Amino acid sequence: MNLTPAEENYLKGIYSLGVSRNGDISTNELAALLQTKPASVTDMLKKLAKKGMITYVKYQGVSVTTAGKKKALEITRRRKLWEVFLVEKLRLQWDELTELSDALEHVSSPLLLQRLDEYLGYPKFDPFGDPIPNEHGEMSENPRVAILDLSVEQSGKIIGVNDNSSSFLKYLDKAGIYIGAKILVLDKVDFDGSMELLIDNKRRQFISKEVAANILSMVY
Amino acid sequence: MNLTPAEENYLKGIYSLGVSRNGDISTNELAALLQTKPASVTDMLKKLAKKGMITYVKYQGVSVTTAGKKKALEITRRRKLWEVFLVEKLRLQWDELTELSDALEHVSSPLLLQRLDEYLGYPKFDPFGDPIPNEHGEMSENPRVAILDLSVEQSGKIIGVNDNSSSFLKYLDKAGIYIGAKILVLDKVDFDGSMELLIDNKRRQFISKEVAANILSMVY
DNA sequence: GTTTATTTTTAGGTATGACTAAAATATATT
DNA sequence: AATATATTTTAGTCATACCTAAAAATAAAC
Repeated sequence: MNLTPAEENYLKGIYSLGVSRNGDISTNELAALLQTKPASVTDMLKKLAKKGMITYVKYQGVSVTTAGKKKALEITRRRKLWEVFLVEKLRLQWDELTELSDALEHVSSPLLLQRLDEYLGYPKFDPFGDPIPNEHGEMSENPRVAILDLSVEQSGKIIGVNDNSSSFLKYLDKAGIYIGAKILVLDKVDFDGSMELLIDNKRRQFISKEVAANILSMVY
Repeated sequence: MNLTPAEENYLKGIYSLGVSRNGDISTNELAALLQTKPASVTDMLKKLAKKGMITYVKYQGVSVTTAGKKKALEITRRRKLWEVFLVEKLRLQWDELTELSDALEHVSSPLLLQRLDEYLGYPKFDPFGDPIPNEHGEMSENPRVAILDLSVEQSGKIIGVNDNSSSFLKYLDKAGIYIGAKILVLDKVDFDGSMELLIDNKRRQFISKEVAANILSMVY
């Protein structure tokens, strides 16, 4: 069953709200997430239910079906592969991705997706450190750790962030912290929890406890 | 002035019909080109005229304004850069491009475009051998020659086609003829005008006069 | 220079995806 | 349990972009 770009956006939203949750998703939640009005959400839920992507009972909330989950993972895969392309190949920065990947995630064909995946070297994680579903919707475990939890002398590779607000991402760019950067913990300051990092064996950078808690890394 | 994807498609169509022509473009022509109905064309012409992209007088045909030409060249630039990406980086074939570039040509930001251009090595021609406008809308001269006009022993590089119908492109793929291929004219048969080529110093291939007239090359 | 044929436009309708305002249902409060 | 509040749905609009069928304008034929 084929979905329009708008339908894809709703499905993706429903799925993403559903993963971190047991119960059903409410109309208001979805409206807030998708920056639209509850009435528009209701309209769309009917369409998605008719296409078999979600289970929807009036006034009772909504959840994705097996088919819907599969589709949502496919859309997510498309988006994340394009994001890897934008960052790794075109060297765009984290805060420049959203608008473009919103558009690109709806562009695909099976062949394009396969070739893009191959071209990018079958990446397992997106630029934010989140796992990319493979063709079968399976995802790798992500052994990421907040760098706050690293010890002095430990080194790692930045693979993501917890907070992807524009202001935080801009701060990171300014501080020389980017996806793929190698870091070494030079020091941890006891009284305020701040840390001193060595980035790419070159740049020394102090970061606060709060920042350290929001940057994720793979430990070597 | 910003255009919707549909408006961009119409503008591109009007512009492309206009370049090889002195007079104005007719509604029927545009409808045929865009696979739509004349009534839909009329609707859209009003919108484009209101946005200052075209000069439109009822019943009198249509032509692009200076602003419209600039916009059309920008859209063309986006499309062609994406096409180069699809062919050079993802190794898609000519007949697989149209659908994807129809979608991709509407995806862009100034930064994306600049990075894509840089990443592709500032290409001057698209996979069909047509020139790519630069940021200022300027295009290189294309010194292409039908391989029918090459002499025996002359060699060149395939840079485009005159006929980009799906059936022709599929024939070329089957014959091992693709963009970027090196060719050497081994023989020209007098009585039917057919040619024998050596492709990439490896494959020998006979092609008819008609085919040779529709393949364009750069002469070394 | 009429008449005929073609082209183009208008008028009115459809589907998508959004909206507001009002009604229906569900949840909280007392 | 009855009322008040919050949520969700319906009903009715609007804009985009398409369509068909009919009317208007232009071009061609005689």
